[in-house]
Amino acid sequence: MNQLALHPNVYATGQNKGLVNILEDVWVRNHRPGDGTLFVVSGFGNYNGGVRFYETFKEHTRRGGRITAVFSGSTRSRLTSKQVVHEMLGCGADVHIINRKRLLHAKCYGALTDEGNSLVVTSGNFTGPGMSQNVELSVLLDRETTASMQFSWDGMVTALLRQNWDYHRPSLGDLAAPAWRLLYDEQAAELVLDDSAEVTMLLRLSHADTARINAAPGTNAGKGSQYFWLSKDCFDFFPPLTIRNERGHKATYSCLVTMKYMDIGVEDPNCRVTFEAENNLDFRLGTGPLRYRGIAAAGDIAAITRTGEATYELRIFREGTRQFERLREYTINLIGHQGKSYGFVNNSDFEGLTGVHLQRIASRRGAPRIPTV
DNA sequence: GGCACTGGGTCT
DNA sequence: AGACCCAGTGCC
Repeated sequence: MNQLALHPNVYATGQNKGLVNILEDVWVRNHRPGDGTLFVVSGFGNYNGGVRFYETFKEHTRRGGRITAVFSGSTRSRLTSKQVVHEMLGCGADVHIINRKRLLHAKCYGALTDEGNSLVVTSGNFTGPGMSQNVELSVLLDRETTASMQFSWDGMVTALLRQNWDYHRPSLGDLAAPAWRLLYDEQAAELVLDDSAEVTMLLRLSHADTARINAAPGTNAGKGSQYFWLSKDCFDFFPPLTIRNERGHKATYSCLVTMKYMDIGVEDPNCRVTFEAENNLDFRLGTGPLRYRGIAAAGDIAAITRTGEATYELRIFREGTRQFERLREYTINLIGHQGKSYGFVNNSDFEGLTGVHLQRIASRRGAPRIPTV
């Protein structure tokens, strides 16, 4: 069925409230791994844009399916990252990079199987922001519709690649090839956070988030990892989740950040953010230093402030305090089934609402910014 | 000891 | 089946 969504969570004609959900329709729910070809066309691309689907893609090509991806590249602008292209190639995709003074700015995704062409036309890039917190509009056209309008993926991609443009085909076999110079390193040390990404996540905690925080040492309630469970709509709040698990058989994608626990004066340079790609799709923030501290209970707000590309400050605001009441109205996204909610506020507003003083990272004038498209 | 893993649960 | 919720085990 055709459907349209203005996301995240603004308006939708169908069940799917976001672009990732719509793509799950096309690539997971209504697709058998190995069937036909999956398509990704996007002007911009970064690692977290695809992290939900890398396992899906691998299974698809392992069973004989194909994947065609087309991204924009440039030596001057940060359009598509080396990390996402590397991962897509590892998934078995054919990746085409278009280097053009006026960039390919189209975004569409879909699948071609014996049953027809599914097409998602969207403003959302294949990036964390495009898939998460940017306001984007997406339309899914089903196989009947694409047939009636005589759309075919083969026709469009053939026409796209037939243009007299500067095309490159990066490969894992030659990482020094010119194609890779059209891609940027999203983990480069000199990249600094864009102003618009200097935001604070406000998360109302639930029982599972705080059980270990309130456990008595030595009891069963304190066993296991201390996490905050996050919404998957928050991929763009964290650095690229490029670290793969080493033991275990279920794929996870994680990254390490520096977390400053302002309430207890602890700084953890190895705070792990994990996407459990093959275990319930959990998205978890490891907060081990809070164990046994008793400083947060269900209902309280955890404020997680991004002060740099991989540096955060965490503060707990207890329910009932004046600061809590001011912050609560920002936790507008209702998730889960235990009353959890979350939201974002920009860092200056957060300082005004709470009176806290953030330890800002001095951002160098003219330093290259992390794209937020 | 702590946390990467595991594998369920529950509601929608 | 998705998306948070939950309670550990056992490896490092």
